[in-house]
Amino acid sequence: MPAWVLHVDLDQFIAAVEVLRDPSLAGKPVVVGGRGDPTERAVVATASYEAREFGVHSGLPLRLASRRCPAAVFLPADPTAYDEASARVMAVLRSFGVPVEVLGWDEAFMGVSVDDPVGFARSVQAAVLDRTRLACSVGIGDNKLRAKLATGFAKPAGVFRLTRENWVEVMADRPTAALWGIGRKTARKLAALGCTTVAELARADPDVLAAALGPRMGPWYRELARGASSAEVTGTPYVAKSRSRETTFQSDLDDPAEITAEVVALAHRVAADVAEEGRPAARVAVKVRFAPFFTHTRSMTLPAPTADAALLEKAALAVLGKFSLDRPVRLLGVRAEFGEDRT
DNA sequence: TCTGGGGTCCTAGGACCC
DNA sequence: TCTGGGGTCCTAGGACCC
Repeated sequence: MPAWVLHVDLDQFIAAVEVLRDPSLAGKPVVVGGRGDPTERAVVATASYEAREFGVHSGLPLRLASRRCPAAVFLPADPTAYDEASARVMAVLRSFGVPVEVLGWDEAFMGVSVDDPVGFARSVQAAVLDRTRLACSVGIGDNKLRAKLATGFAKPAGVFRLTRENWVEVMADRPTAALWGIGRKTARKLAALGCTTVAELARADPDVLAAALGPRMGPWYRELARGASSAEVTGTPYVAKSRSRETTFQSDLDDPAEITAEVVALAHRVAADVAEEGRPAARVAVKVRFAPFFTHTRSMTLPAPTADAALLEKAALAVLGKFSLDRPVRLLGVRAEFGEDRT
């Protein structure tokens, strides 16, 4: 039986979870993000399809969202609720007895060997809808990249198959940024090299790409344009490589004492996350975003890996000391990185 | 931009060592 | 000093993704 990669993606996941909790929201423009206050510094986490009609999308500042869609219902993000809903969905996927690789709250790959992948996809959709009341779309591919991109054509609540056979027909004339792994910046650099479409990138000289975009990334982009990627879906549990906490302040901080206090608080939240992981941190990094929007990071390798909150706090403050805090601070962050796992 | 929060991977330069 | 060639680690930044 042929091997397939399925990419399962919940439709407007966060908004859908909110509608489940409050059915009166159904059919309305719903915007979830920040603390639900559109006058605050925050961005949209998810907009319902009704809100998207007004040009509201993920990443848009809430202020702009409320200007584009004043009638929208603004809700605070509730990560605990989304964690729980996500866990229920992933449990349904795992109940099919195939490898499930989770990509985030609302996405997962499934590795299946079946003769009828569309039929399998429909049964996954039916099971998810039946047991969670959430709708999903399913992309079917002969590798992860094609499965992932197929989902975009399957939405909402549909199934789409993208394989070696129809890759050129479906993708050739699309912009390079349609590929998973090419964003705005890279698309601009590629355009400067004469590659605007997927087909043009597929034909590009790998040495030219390597020189302009890096020895690994350059040739890899060309492979993406050809639809190449891994087909291996791993069911092994996710192991975090780092844990971080960051805060954007509603008004910028000037007072060094206040900045220090915030870093201490962040370090303790990170220390709690590290303790939960049950592995010591090997590095500590501090992120400072100065007004209006300059971001800098400083870091240090710890003398010895540790999960001790007092030592992580001390390290975070030492790293903070590497900055010259001569401008207002918009954001502070603390990150702990785990070392190589030798277990 | 009025631009969140939590992650991953790659790149490049310098330090350091043999 | 007219300053090799490599491997590896550390650090900072960039880009991307959800």
